[in-house]
Amino acid sequence: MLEHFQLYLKSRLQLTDEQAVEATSCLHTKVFKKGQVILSPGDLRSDNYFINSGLLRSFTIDEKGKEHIIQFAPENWVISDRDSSIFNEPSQLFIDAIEQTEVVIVPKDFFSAIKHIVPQILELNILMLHNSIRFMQKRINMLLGATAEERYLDFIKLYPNLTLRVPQWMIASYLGVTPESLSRVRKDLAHKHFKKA
Amino acid sequence: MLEHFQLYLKSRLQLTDEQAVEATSCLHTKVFKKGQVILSPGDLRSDNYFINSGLLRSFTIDEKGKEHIIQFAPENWVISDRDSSIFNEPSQLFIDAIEQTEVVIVPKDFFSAIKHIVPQILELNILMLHNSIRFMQKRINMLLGATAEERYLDFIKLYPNLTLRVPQWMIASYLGVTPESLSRVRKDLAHKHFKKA
DNA sequence: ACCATTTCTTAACATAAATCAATTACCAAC
DNA sequence: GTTGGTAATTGATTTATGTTAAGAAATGGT
Repeated sequence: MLEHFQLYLKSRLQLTDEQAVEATSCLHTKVFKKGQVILSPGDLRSDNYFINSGLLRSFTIDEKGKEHIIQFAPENWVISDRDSSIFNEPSQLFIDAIEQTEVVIVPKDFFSAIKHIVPQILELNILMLHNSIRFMQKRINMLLGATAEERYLDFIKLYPNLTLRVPQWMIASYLGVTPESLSRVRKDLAHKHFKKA
Repeated sequence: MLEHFQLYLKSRLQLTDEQAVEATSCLHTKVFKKGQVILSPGDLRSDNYFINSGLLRSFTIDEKGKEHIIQFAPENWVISDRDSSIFNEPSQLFIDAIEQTEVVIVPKDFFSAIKHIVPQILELNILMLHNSIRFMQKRINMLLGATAEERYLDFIKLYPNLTLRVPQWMIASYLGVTPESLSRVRKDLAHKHFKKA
């Protein structure tokens, strides 16, 4: 079960098989079944989840009972509530499983702990975090100005395979529009394409 | 000029004065005057800016000519275009100075370079990045569901002193609403408070 | 194969916010 | 002071999106 994560590490670091095995020797995997709630607001847990297979999401529920999807996490992504997993504060998010999902449980201090086995690991971690920030800034930029249609087009371009795996109402929630609006957008787009062809 | 940055480091790490001086010995500061444009889309520069004093912002301009403010960076914050400064790709952002601002120019590989002087520096960097992500997620959550009024109230609570230093139309741009809307929101809020008192 | 549940679509209507346009307030420079 | 330019306010109007509600389509469990 850890082979996937080892492969992931080897794909971005010069790493021998032995190093990869040793570095991950203290890790465990876990399987969540579809629909399972993994974390709820108020929880305190220091785990981050690396996705071997499947699909998780993090989201909030506001006072009106509406869900807002913060992140989708498919294969090779990491998901966590940082309030809880990094800063030891009560979680603000839900995390649940959109599909049956196998994760590697990565404790908060994993990267520090293996830095003597894999010296470049902290730099890799930093690079990955910068990359996350970069993508979140693009998303913020989109949310600041784009119409529902622009948001949707951007989404399917950026995450074509998520578009197929995730129910539409969740995509709507990720984009900050209602499912009804997204449905209309799709209708319009289909119409436009029809007219063009 | 580097004392401010050294103090910043010492405030979050066990660090002797000598270490702080040695670690920052290769750094330089720079002053930007109010209104000066520091980075434009397409630029390639590997600098990150730590703010000693003053206030910078990063923003985009869309096809309609509208500005979208991605980030404000007051004292002790770091600002950069990651596309350019971390990933060597052309910048997507503008960065300019809202006030006269003194920065420490922090090259991309600064933290790695001083890790032998300050061994905990990479962990600190990681913690700071997680913190950024956490705040960006809160902002995304806000943009996904909140009304103009909720966004504004959240902003003044989170950044009371920015509220005073930044022109309203920039706050509007940061919140993803028009200046006109923000003005109306403020009018309503003033009215509500008046009725209460 | 069937039924129950969830998801998606469609339409009529309501509303928050954008747009357009004009006025006022606020400055910095001269 | 007067001027010119930027910023903020206000009002009238439009528009995109939300809301409500209903029915159709798809999905999943037994």
